[in-house]
Amino acid sequence: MADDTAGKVSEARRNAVGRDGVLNVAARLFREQGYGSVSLRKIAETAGIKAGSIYYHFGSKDEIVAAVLDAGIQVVHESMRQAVSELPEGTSPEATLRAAIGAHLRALLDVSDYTSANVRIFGQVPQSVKDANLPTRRAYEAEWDALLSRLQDDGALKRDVDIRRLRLMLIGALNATLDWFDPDRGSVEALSRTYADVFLDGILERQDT
Amino acid sequence: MADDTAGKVSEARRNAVGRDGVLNVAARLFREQGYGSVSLRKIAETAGIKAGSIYYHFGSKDEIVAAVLDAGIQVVHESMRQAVSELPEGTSPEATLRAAIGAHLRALLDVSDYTSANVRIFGQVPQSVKDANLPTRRAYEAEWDALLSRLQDDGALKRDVDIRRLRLMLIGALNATLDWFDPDRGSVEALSRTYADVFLDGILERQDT
DNA sequence: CTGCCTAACTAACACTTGGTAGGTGCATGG
DNA sequence: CCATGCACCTACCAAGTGTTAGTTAGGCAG
Repeated sequence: MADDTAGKVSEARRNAVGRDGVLNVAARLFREQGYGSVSLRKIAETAGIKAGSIYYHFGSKDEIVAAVLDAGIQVVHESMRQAVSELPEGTSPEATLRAAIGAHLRALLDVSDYTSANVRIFGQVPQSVKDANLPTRRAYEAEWDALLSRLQDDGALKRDVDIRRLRLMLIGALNATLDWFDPDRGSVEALSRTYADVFLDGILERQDT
Repeated sequence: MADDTAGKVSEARRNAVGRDGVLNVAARLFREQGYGSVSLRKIAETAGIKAGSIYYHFGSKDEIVAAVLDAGIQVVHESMRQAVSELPEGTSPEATLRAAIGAHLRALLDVSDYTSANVRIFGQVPQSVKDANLPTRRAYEAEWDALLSRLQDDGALKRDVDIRRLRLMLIGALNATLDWFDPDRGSVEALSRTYADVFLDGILERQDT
């Protein structure tokens, strides 16, 4: 954006794998094989680099996995927040929840190796790495809790459901799709609709007058 | 049961760790740390044995993890089948589904390290091991599909829901509890009821006459 | 007592792991 | 044209990996 002497940023620099290149590969491999089964050499080789070179960009394996974990949450969080904030004023509570569910599933299944890697490997990572990821995680959870509370206050959700538990159920159920979702068997949109259908008719207050 | 010369089966034999001892430890460690992060030496040490000794009972690491995986499914399968078959005749479809959900959650969260290990590590294990576990897995899935189909034929479930997808959603949602369920914050029974409540009111045909 | 059994043991193998130290090519700013 | 520094390289280390081979201690049937 700043230097456009000839539109070329130098071939060597362009071919560089770089920090982001390593991170992208790491996220994909972690998602596919789990934390403990992915070595730095595997990451390096896949990225087209030698193992030692990784230490130019990162101080340790833990630093890599921590970066992947954080990015994963940030991507869904941003996706979900944006989807909800983009809705026209006066959107129904039901449609709002549908939008949030759709955004979460899209980030998980369509968009981001980081988000899917996070879901897959969080449970396998050393405690210190988990702790480092917690604040980011809590922020996303808080976003959901705020949304659900708002819907509950509006009278759209049953008053006796516990928000925290509902959020855990909902996000857990959505994340579980990662284990079996196959884009060849149906779109994310359709899946998203099905999930919303099932959850809403169990969550929404019955209007049986 | 057969030899009771003095009620003692010989101290040496009683102190033996044995195949089951190794398997129990392996299941627990796999569940806690994932497949790739658990070495045979870690298993051996935890079991109170030396690494090489494991090869008296198992031919390879893959053989161990395959045994854990199979046992994991067999435990839930048996738990679920029994719970359903024990119901008195004429039990309502709703109560039947509640019983199946309860049995699955109990096996996963209360009873078995094997079942929880299966859920946690299946995605991280080499393809050949996955393949070996598939038949056992499919049998359990078929049990669920049969149950759900029966309920649908009875008119208890909406006719437009796809059984396969419903099963994937349901089991996925239940398995996800493994990541956050804390027995100090609520019983498995209560959790089971909540899940059934949410799912049923979205699944059961509306009786709004 | 003999001979076989089980369930371990020790020691080593070839290889992989995360991590470190120092060197190289090359585009760029001065 | 030269010094700077980025992005990578080679070469190595100690520790840990799955796995194998040979050995041993104790129990049990004949």
